[in-house]
Amino acid sequence: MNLSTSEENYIKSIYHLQLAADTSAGSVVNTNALAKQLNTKAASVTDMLKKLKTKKLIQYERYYGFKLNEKGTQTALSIIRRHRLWEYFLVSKLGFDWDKVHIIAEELEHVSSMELIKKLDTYLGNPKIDPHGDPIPDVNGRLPVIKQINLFMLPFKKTGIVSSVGDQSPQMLEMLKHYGIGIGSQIKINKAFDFDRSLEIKLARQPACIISEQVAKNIFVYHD
Amino acid sequence: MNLSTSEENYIKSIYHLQLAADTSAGSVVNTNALAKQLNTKAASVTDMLKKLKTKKLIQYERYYGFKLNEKGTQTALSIIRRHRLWEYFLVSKLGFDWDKVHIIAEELEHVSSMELIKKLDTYLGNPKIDPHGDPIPDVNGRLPVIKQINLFMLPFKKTGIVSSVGDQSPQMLEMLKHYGIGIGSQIKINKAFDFDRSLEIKLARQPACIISEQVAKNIFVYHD
DNA sequence: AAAAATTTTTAGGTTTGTCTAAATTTATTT
DNA sequence: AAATAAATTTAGACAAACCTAAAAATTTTT
Repeated sequence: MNLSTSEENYIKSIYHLQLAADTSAGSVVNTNALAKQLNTKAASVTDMLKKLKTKKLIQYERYYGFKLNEKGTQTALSIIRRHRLWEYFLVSKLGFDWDKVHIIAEELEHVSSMELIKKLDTYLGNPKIDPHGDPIPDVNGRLPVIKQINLFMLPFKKTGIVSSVGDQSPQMLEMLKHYGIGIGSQIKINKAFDFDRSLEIKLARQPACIISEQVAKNIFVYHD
Repeated sequence: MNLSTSEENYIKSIYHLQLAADTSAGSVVNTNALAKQLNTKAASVTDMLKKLKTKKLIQYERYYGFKLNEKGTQTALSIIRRHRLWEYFLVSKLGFDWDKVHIIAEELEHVSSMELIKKLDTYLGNPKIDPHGDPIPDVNGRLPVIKQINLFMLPFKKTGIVSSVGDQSPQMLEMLKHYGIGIGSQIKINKAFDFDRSLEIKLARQPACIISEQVAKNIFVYHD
């Protein structure tokens, strides 16, 4: 199946919205949310939904909602695989900062050669996690399971390894960079303040600092 | 200036046609030739020519012909730079055969981040020549001058290094691959047959073989 | 220099993906 | 359960990039 860049972007966004909108429920997505995510208008979304339905990539009942079917999910995972492999390439081989690669990968992900992605994957050493700590789906669309916990769940004075961040907006990434927090950083919680739920944390080779609840909620760590 | 993929393809094709159509003359290109090259119809070409004129990338007089102006030429060179750097990447890093990379590079070349191309160039070691032996324009759009001669000009029994091939059709590349001829191959002429102007050649680590005039005309070599 | 052939352009249409504005359906208040 | 608000869809348009068919300009042939 040959998809346009636009179709691919819709599929990818639906996938991400489904994930965000509670994994357990049947999680049907709504039109406005998708329009907002894609920076477009609700009417345009409706148009595209009809098209994706005829292409048998989504389940869609007008006025009710929609979600990816199996074929759509596999398509999404293959786009996400391409995106994350390119991000990995940009950071590990070209030396980009991890907060600069998303926009470029957004373009590269639509280059559709299977052979290219296969060889790129091999070249990079079949990485499992992208520079933001997100798992890279394998050739068969399977996501590696990564055991991680929210920073709040990390016991005091125990070291965790930052594995991913929830909010990946440029604003968030800028802030993390300022704090010196990146994927792989060693992090400890010194103290939790009840007043505003902020945390005093300690990073390897850095003085202690305090982060807000809002930031902490978005940080996930490996912990044994 | 932000150009669409389609506009970029037109600019690139006009550039190549101008080169092919005798460099010395003022070389004005014609509509049908461009339509053929781009696998489209003459009417579509006319539409685009008007657009490229308003964007001040070409000189265009209806019914007369058209050619790139300075701005258009620089644009073409920057697209070609991206194309050839990606081809170099695909062959040298990902291990593609040199006859498989053109189509993929055709997609990658439209990813427009300056930063990306700058870092890619550095990563590849600022290569001057792509896997087909074509020169890679530098950041400022300057083409490195490469001293090469046609295979027919190579004296008997002197070694030349294959530097580029004229015709780069899949048919030609398939044939060269079969003969074991690639960029960088060491090649010697054993004998020239007057009857059909074919050549008996000898490649390093291979038995001698005979190539037709048509093939030989398209092979260029470095020679000191 | 006419006639014929070729090249190029115009005129009018199609598809894809977008939009605004209005209509419809569903959800929430009162 | 009516009224109001919100979400979603339809209707009708638009721009980009393409198309076919016909008209206009140019070139070649006779």
